[in-house]
Amino acid sequence: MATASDGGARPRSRPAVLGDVAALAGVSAMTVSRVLNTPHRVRAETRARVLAAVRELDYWPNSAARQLVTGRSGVLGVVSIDTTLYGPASTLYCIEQTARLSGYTVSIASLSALNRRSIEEGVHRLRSQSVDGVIIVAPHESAADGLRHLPPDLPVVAVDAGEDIPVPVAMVDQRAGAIRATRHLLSLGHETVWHVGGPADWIDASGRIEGWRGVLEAEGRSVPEPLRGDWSPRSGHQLGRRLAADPSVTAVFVGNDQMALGVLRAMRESGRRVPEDVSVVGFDDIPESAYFWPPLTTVRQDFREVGRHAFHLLLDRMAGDEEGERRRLVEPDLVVRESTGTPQRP
Amino acid sequence: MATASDGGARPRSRPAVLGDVAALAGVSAMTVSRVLNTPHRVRAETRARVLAAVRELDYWPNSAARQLVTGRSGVLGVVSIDTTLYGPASTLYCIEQTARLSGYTVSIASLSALNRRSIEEGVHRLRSQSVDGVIIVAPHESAADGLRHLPPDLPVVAVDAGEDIPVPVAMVDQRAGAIRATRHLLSLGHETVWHVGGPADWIDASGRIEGWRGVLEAEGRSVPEPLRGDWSPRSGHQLGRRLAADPSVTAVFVGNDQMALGVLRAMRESGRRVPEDVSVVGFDDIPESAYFWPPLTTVRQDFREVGRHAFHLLLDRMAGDEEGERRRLVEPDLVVRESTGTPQRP
DNA sequence: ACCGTTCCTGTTAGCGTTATCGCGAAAGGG
DNA sequence: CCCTTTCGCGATAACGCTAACAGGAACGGT
Repeated sequence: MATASDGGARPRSRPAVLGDVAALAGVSAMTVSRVLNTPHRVRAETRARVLAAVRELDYWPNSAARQLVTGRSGVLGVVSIDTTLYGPASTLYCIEQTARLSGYTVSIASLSALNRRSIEEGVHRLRSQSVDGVIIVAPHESAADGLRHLPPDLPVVAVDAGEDIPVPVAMVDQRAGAIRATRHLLSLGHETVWHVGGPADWIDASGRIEGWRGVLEAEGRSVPEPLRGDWSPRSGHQLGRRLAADPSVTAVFVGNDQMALGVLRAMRESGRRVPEDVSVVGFDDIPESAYFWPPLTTVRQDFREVGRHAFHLLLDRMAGDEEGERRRLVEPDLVVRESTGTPQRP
Repeated sequence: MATASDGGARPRSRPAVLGDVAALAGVSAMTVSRVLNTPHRVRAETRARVLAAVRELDYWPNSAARQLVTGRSGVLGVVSIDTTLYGPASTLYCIEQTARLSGYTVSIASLSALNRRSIEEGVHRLRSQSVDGVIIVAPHESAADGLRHLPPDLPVVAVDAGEDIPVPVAMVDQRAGAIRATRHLLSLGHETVWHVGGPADWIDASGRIEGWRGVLEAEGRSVPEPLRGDWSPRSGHQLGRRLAADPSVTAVFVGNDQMALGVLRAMRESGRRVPEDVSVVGFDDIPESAYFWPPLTTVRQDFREVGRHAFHLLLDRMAGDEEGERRRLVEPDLVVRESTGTPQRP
C-alpha cells in the first residue's frame, strides 16, 4: 500500500479512494459510501467524522466505479446538427443549464451530415460512453428515419421532429408562429403574403409553410408559390431580388431572420422601401434583428423553454414512463418592429 | 446465467458482455479483450472467430469497466461561457469535430457567472466525471485567477487567455487583427480612428484596444478615448450615436460585428452616410456581416483553427509533455467590403 | 421479561474490463 | 539436436464502488 509508506496522508501521490477515507475515519468503506449517498442513514457523529476525513484527504468518488455497479452514469447525450446555428446553440445551452441543476453532465455529438446513418452513429458514440439518455436535435425530415431505428433500451427524446416518430418531442409550434406572422400582415391590409422558406427537408420550414398557406387559404387569398432558401443571408438576398422585381409583392414572410436580412437588402437595392412599399417579417428573433434596417418584425422562439421541456421529457423517459407525454409545444410570440406596415398604394 | 436460459442468444434481454462473446467464440475473455485492443497479437483465425461472435451478440464494451481499470475515459471536457455567442459556439463545435476524429467524446460545462469559483466548479464537475483533460473557453481577465488554481494533475489548456497563466493557450492574435483593421483605415486617408471596444474584462477586447492604440501611436496620430460596449447591437447603437454627433469622427473600428451593426444604424439615423462620411470596421465576420447595410468590412477569426489548436495542445498535455508549446496564435484576416472608404471632405 | 421494530454499521460478493504472469508450442541459432 | 526466444492464449487478480444481507444495540409495547 502506498498509504503505508506515505507516513500520514500529507504528500499524497495517488488520489484518495473510499478505503483511505474509511481507514482515516475508523469506519468501513460501506459507511463512507452511505454518508455520500444516503446521509440520513448514518448517525450524525459518524457522518461528521467521515466528512472530515473526506475533506482532509480531498476525496472524490470515482465515477467509473460507481457507474459500473449502479448502471447509471449521470451523463446525458445531445446529438445535434451544426451547433453554430442560433437555434441549436440556444437549445443546447439551455439543455445543459437545466441538466446541471438536476446533477447531470452533458456530452455532445455534432453531426456533419444528416441522415439515418449519421444519427445512428452519433447516438452510438454517446451510447458507448454509457450515457443515461439522449436528446436529438435534428430538425430534418431525413432524420425521422434515424429516429425510427434507435436502440430500444435507450431513453431518447427529440427536439423539432415530425409527427409520426416513436419518441417524445419538444419543439416550438412552428405553425402557430407562421399563422401569427401571416395574420399580422393581412391585418395590415395586404392582399396576400409571399413566403421565402427554408430548405425543403427541414421540419421547421415545412411547419412554417403550412401555417402560412393555411391562413391564406382560410382567408380566401391567392397563395403564391413559396420560394426556398437555405437559411443564409445570401439566399435571402437572391430570392429577395426576384420578389423585389415583382411590383405586386407587398408583404413577405421569411423563414428566418438571416434570410430576412438578405431580403431587406435586396429590397433596398431595388429601390423598394421597407415598410412603405414592402413589409417583411422574419422568424427566430436573433439578437441582431432589432438592429436591422429597419428593425425587423419577427417571430420569437423561446429555445430555452424548448431545452427545458426536452430535458424533462427525457427525465420521464429515464424514469421508465413509457406512457408519458409525447409532444410538448412551445408557443412563439410575434415581435412587431418597424419592417411591417400598411401598404401604400400609388 | 441468463445466457443459459436464453437458449441460444437470439432474444437477449441483458446486453452482451465480454464473457458472453468469449463463450460463444470458445476462447477466454482475455483473448476477446486482446482482439479489441491489440488485434495484431491474436492469430488471424482466432480473431475472425471472436469478431464474428462480437457481431452476432451485438457486443459493445462497457466504458465504465474499461475506464476503471485503464484510468482513461476517452472524454474531454470543455468549460465555456455562454455557448450561444458566435465565437464560443464555433470554437466548441470545432473542438468536438476534431476530438471525434481522435476517438474522444466531449462533455460540456457552460458557465453562467465568470469568476474563479465558477471556473473551479465547472472544471470540477467535469473532473468528477473523470474526463481525461479540459479545455477552458473563458476569455476574461477574471478567469485568469481560476486558471492559476487548477488541480495540478489534470491536463488543461485555455482558449483566449492572458499572457501570464500557467496553462497552454490557443487563440486568435487579436492585436494583429486590430492592427490590420486600423492600418486599413489609416491607409484610406483617415486622420485617426475611433474605437468601440468590448467590455473591460474581456481578453479579446483588451487585445484589440492594444493593437489599435499601438498603430495610432506608432503613426503619431491622436488617440481618442475608446468607448466600451457589451458586444450587443444595442450598446453599439448607443455608443454609435455619441460618435455620430461628433463631426470629426470619420473612421470607427468596432470590437465586434454585432456592435458594428448598431453603429451602422446609429450613423444612418443621424444622417451620416457609410462609407462616404464615416468608415466602419467590425471584428469576427459573422455570417450576417456580408449582408449588413452596407456590407461590413471586418476581421475574420478562424475559430475552427483555434479549436484544432486547442485540442492538439491538450493532446500533448495528456501525453505528458510538460514542456510542449505554450501558446499558439492564429492569424486573422481583414475582409474588405463596403463599409470603409476614403473620407470625403466637404 | 419477551418479542418485534427500528437504527446503525459491517461483511461479502460482485459490476465488466484489462495488467500481469505463466505456460506450452513453434521458431530460430549454434 | 539442444537451447533460447517469440508467439498465442489462459488463469488470476485487481480497479473502486455499492447491493444485499446480517447482526448487534436500543427502543417501545405487551
